Amino acid sequence: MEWNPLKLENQLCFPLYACAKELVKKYKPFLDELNLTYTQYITMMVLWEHNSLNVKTLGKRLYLDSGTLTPLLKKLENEGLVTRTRSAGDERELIVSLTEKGVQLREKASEIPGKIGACIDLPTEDLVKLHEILHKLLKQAGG
Amino acid sequence: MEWNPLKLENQLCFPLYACAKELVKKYKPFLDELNLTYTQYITMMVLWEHNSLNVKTLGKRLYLDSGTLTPLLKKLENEGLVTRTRSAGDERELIVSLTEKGVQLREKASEIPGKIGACIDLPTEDLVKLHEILHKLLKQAGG
DNA sequence: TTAAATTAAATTGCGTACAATTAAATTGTA
DNA sequence: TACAATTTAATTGTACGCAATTTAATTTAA
Repeated sequence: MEWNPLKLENQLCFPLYACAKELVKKYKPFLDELNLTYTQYITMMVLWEHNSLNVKTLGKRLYLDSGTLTPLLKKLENEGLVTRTRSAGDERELIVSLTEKGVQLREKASEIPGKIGACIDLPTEDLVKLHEILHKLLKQAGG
Repeated sequence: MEWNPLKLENQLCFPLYACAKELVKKYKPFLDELNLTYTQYITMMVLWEHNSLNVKTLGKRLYLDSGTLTPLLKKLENEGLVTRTRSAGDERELIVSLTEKGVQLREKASEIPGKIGACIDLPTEDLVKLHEILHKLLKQAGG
């Protein structure tokens, strides 16, 4: 039995890439109810934790750059979920903050992780291990 | 210590999504040499295994639909790496086949998995476990 | 202290991704 | 046989995702 390193099945990246996409798809019906895309959802998640951050910090947390975030944040601003204001201390920085409406959306969103969890049928042991390895990988590969 | 289910760090999907993106980025310098994007690369990988398939089968393997594949395959056709012809038996099917140039590209590509592997510093045990769990997850979540 | 270097966001351009729809070919069935 | 249902790609429209460049503000250093 020969190991073919160019076989899709033998890659590390491909199952990661495919799993991520399939899992993101599972969020869609739930996120549709909040009128959010997945990327908007994780952005809101960071804001629900921190209330107010600049684009750079937000981007570091999300592994996204301003090319992705700028239009996305303008969208969220149009929806009335966040405000975008320049920092008083440093005009280069754009501060993104939750509005009252943005804060309130958190309650509806809080049901989502449980609903997603119910879709995934893996032993807890695997879930914990997966978490652990992914964070290890992200620490060295990311950034 | 309270478990916050809306914390980014506590999600399963987010590290998967972020890891996949970061890992795909690592391919870029190597793929640039072949003038391929990551999606084009995995498409070629399936073709190097099977030589000739229709779009539906290709899409099933790659977890991609015709909306993504149609323009991508036209690009590969323009580059002279594949041909696109309707099936004689069933005109609905489009058969994608490697050209000689497409076949030859495999040799250059064969160095990539090793180069990527060298970038990832995880114990073999973790790599094997990650593989195993991801395939398990893909089997139930994918499709 | 001002000119060069750096930093932060925005912009541009290209390539995915995918839902929804359309168009054409084939299959199933009355 | 004919017509409805199904199947396969292509198309359309929206939203990322990122490299590369640009613009404006700030910091560094000569």
